[in-house]
Order: sequence, then structure tokens, then C-alpha cells
Amino acid sequence: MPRLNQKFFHQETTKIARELLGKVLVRKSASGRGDKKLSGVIVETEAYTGPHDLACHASKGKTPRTQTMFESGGVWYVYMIYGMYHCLNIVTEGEEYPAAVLIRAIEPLEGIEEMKKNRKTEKLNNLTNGPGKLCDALGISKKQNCTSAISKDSELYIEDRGIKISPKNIKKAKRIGVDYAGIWKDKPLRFYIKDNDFVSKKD
DNA sequence: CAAGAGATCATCT
DNA sequence: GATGATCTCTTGA
Repeated sequence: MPRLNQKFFHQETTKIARELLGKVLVRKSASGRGDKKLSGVIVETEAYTGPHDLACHASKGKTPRTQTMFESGGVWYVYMIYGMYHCLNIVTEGEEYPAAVLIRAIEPLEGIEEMKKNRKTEKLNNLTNGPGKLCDALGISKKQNCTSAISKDSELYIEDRGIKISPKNIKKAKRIGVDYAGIWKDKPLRFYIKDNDFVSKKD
């Protein structure tokens, strides 16, 4: 299966956010006994489009936390929020241009039993339907911050398995939880697959 | 079902 | 010292 490469992540951020729908997020971990492979189809994303975007962490400038966003597109940006959850983003566009796409929800594909263990629930539709939940299910933490999504030995990457999402079935909406962002809070920069059960919030 | 509160800490002022 | 790109649980209709 072809992995998304640097060329893909150097496109415009909103385009990437849309095109990530239907792609497959793959988490390989060599921890414990034997290799584990966890994966799911990306069904919801949000674009954080650059230094001018007041919802984007990097709009406050380059700091120890946001410097990951200034890397060349194709590395993971993982941060902790509310003291207890992690959010997974893929950095986009060129070096020194801070932008990223937040992966908000996936539909579980492989490793579902492992995800249930990680999440301590049996409910399939409560495993990965939110940014904090999917990090929990896939065992993602700040260890993955600033690691590559495109290098050969990456434990976390995105595949194109040929799933095509028709533009008709892509919904646009305002982003979640960014009410502080002035005129940027209502911009339609959230994308999700219409009628998918694993989307975190619908309008 | 909706609304509200509490959890809990890295980050920046 | 305040706050957040969230989630879960409790309460009450």
C-alpha cells in the first residue's frame, strides 16, 4: 500500500485536510510480545492554516511547544490538552511555515480488540470518535511529537488504500473548541464524512 | 436526552 | 496564575 509522502504534505493545508478523509492511519508498535498493527480510516479532520489563523497554536509565535509546527510538512505534532488527553496532528506545508491538520476521528479497521483494551470500553463507536479518544486507542503520546510520518521505519504513518470519498459526501463545518479565535472561530475548516458513525460531532 | 461540572497539567504570562 | 484544538460522569427533566 502506498504511503503518503512529503509531496502530499507540502500541499495547501485545507486541501490536505479534505484529502485525508478516506486515508488510513496506521500505528505499528513493536512493544511487548510481537508486533501489533492498529489502523483506522480517517473520517474527520480540521485545518490549522498558518500564523495568521488565530486558532492555530503557532499564531502566538515560535515557542518550545509550537516549534514542531514550523518543521517541514510530514512530521507529527502531538500535544497534551486539558492535562489528560493528547491530540494528533500532521504538520503541513514547507519548513518555517507553521500549519497542521488535526486528525479528529477515525473508523477502526485493524486491531480493534487492542483498542478496546487501551480505551477500557467494549463499545465500538466510542473507541476513536474524537481526537483524545483516538490517541488513547492507538497509544499515541508526546513520544511521537516531532517524529516523521514519511520515513521508512516510522511507527505511525498514513496509507492510501484507494478509498475514494466523493466531494458530495464531504461536509464542512466550523472547528470545535476554538471560540477564542476571533473571526477565525467560525471558518469552515473542519471536514468530515457525511453519515459516518465515527465522526465526533455533526451539525 | 441535554446541560453542567470536574478531572488535571503543560504551557505561556 | 490562567487556560485549553477534550472527555466522562452525574443530574434532572
